[in-house]
Amino acid sequence: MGFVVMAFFEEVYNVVKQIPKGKVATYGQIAKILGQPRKAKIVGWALHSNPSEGIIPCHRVVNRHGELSGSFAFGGPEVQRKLLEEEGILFNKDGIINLEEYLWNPTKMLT
DNA sequence: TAGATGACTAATA
DNA sequence: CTATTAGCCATCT
Repeated sequence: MGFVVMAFFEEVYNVVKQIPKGKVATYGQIAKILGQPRKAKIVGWALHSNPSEGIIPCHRVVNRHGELSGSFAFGGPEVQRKLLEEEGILFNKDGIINLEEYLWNPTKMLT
């Protein structure tokens, strides 16, 4: 594990923690914010490897379809869905989030 | 060291 | 709409 990678992971956590309630973000979006849109997959791994137990709202991170990735590693899909619904995010009959409504518009914040 | 894997995305059929 | 291919890159075996 390189320190650089750890830094990237921390950046991911930092961004994810800033996702406002009632909004969601995508892996590619987070990667893009970090200036490395090619690492969308690595973003997923950051959450998979180090969920920081409750500190990071990983349930607000979904794939580009606005859908839960299907294999996430905390609680279970029902838990994630419930958490999102509790934040005001609703799913369609396919279990997909309407990104037009709930996608987080990242307000350029301090670095 | 090399090959397979994956909480991704995009393009193509 | 789904299925397949490919690019991507850190991690695992």
